Amino acid sequence: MVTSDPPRRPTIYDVARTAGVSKSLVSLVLRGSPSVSEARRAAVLAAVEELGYRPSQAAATLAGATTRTVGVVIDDYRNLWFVELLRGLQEGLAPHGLRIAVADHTLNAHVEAHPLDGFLSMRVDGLVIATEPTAAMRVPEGLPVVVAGHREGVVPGADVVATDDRLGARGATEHLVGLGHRRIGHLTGGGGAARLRAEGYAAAMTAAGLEPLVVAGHGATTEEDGYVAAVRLLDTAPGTTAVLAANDTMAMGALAAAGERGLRVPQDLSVVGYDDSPIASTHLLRLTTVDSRSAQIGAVAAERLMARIGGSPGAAPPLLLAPELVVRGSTAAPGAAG
Amino acid sequence: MVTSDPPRRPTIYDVARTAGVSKSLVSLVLRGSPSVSEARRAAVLAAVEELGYRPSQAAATLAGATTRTVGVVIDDYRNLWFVELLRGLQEGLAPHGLRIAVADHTLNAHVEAHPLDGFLSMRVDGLVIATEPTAAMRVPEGLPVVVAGHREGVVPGADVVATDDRLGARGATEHLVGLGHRRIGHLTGGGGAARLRAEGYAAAMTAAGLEPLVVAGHGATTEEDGYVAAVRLLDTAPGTTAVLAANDTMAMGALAAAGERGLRVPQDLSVVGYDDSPIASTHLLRLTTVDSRSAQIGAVAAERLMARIGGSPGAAPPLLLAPELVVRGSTAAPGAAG
DNA sequence: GGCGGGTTTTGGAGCGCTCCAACGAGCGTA
DNA sequence: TACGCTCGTTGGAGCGCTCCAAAACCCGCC
Repeated sequence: MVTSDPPRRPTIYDVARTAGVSKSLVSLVLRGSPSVSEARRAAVLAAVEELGYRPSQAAATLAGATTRTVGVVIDDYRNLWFVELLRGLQEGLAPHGLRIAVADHTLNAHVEAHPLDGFLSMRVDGLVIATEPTAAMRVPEGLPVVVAGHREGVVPGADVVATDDRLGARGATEHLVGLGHRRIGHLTGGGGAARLRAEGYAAAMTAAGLEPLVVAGHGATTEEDGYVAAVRLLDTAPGTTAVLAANDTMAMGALAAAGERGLRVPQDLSVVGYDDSPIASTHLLRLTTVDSRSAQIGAVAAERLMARIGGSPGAAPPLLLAPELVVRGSTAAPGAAG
Repeated sequence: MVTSDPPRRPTIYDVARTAGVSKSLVSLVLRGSPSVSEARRAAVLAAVEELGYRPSQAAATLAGATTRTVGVVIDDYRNLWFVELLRGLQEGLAPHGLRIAVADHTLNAHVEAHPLDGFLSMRVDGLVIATEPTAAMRVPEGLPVVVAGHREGVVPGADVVATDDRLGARGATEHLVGLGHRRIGHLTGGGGAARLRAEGYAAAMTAAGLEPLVVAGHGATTEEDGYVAAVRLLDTAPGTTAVLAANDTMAMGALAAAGERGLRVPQDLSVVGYDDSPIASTHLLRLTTVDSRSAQIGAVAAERLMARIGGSPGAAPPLLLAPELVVRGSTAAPGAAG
């Protein structure tokens, strides 16, 4: 006689019983072992279906050597550059059966000391740090780690895959110089990437015999910072005909500042962003920008991760991809006809 | 004699040994039990620090009844409305010691059948579905589930927390009518939310004795769709003085289309978005929009989740929050002086 | 019909933790 | 001095799985 049964979740034993096989065989089927007869496999799958069985990730992790998961630490969900990174990563990792877990730095800050802690507790097989690494990031040796998109702030033993920000900013600046601009300002923000971009800008300016002019907003790299920095630049250096922003979001702010002052883009003011984030290609911005090749960084990061997980002992030398200028509608020769 | 030791991760036993206590006591300390003497607590914490011990989430999950984690399923990382939702959720959940795991629908689609599967395998304590629910979403009964931001597509037994899209669109339309606009177009897209917004728009138009005019882009709700729809609208109905878009992203496209046609916003064309996403408040857009109160949806979702986790048997009735119009710079009376 | 070799299937031993019942120590009270 | 309580602490059992060595099975061939 069956009384009200407690709604316990089915385990691998339940599946084994209803399929008439051993729990080990069920495990084999679930993990796609080739050495299982077709008949048994079908029986197990049917039992799984019938019971609505879901394997317990926790038990699998505890018993097995690996979690088949890599953790990705990002800065802030609003910084869209990570989306392409994730895509590249995902495409490189999925064929190997690895999944991705994403943790946001700012959001999780309240719960745990660091999203890293969460991932380490989770026993991820690898880690991608898509944040500016800080000194506090001590990870156990032997854990494959790739720092993606940032060159600065060393995580010991980690691979580094990034684009050459200095080169990218230099190229963008040269693009403006090539168009005939002489008074080119740069809107900078906080962080190592912004600093490298500022250096690239300064180098290109100096090489062209021009005077660099770097302005910051409130110290970050938001749209507001871009706006404030652009306002300062346009007010203090009215002859400016072109602006290079530290990223696309700041460029958006610069566009707003230009619009307010009645400056048409690109006729009166050329604006260049950085990152080629999704907003850059909108009809509204048509932003000339620098493709930081996030998807490819993700792909290479995936490769590095796989190599390390596969047993490769140490980190490969840092890889700096060459960024690529994407010319859209926000740049033109100075004084170009409307 | 110690030979090269295998770099095994320290376990709770290692901590217990170096602290000179039992593993149970270590567990107690780790979980913040009040009934532990200060001396032992300090000793354990010191041992944890010394060994660099990280508790195994897997073991804790397997042994304990709960994971202290709720899963959030989102659509696409590019849809920024979820950021505020996450924040509200996080603030409501963190005090209870619950953490959040986020999975993206489109990204994970390659690895597993559905991010839900991942969460179910993970044995989350609750689930927030911030996606349009589909019929395929069958979750085990007893698992607290909240559908956030969408009213349509039922998940059996789930709580529903959303804003009233119909009401919001209606209010936005009335705002435009109140400003004196008569020819107001609506840019719609795919999905239930868009349909409800279109209904609200149509209702307001009809109530005001005006003729609704609904245009779609390519069927989705991207910037491109907004652009295409706006182009169609402006070309087929040249007298249009105001546009309500199904969301902020589409509004961005509309802004671009207006700009291309030499229409100034808001003097020649008023544009209203929907969602009050981060882009709406930028200097560049200054978009009048409808605050869909994502953070509060998150907060309420957190409450519902806590109630269900706390043992409340069934779902509460669906809650429809009243959205709020956020008036910024993209709307004005028709023909207003520049 | 029995044997060797390969393939398929199985039970047992843990993984690292939480939960629980029980234990010891200290202390107030009879 | 003995007793009962409480507080702090402990060992054992078990969560659901994977891994491993060994058992069972199958086949062809002598």
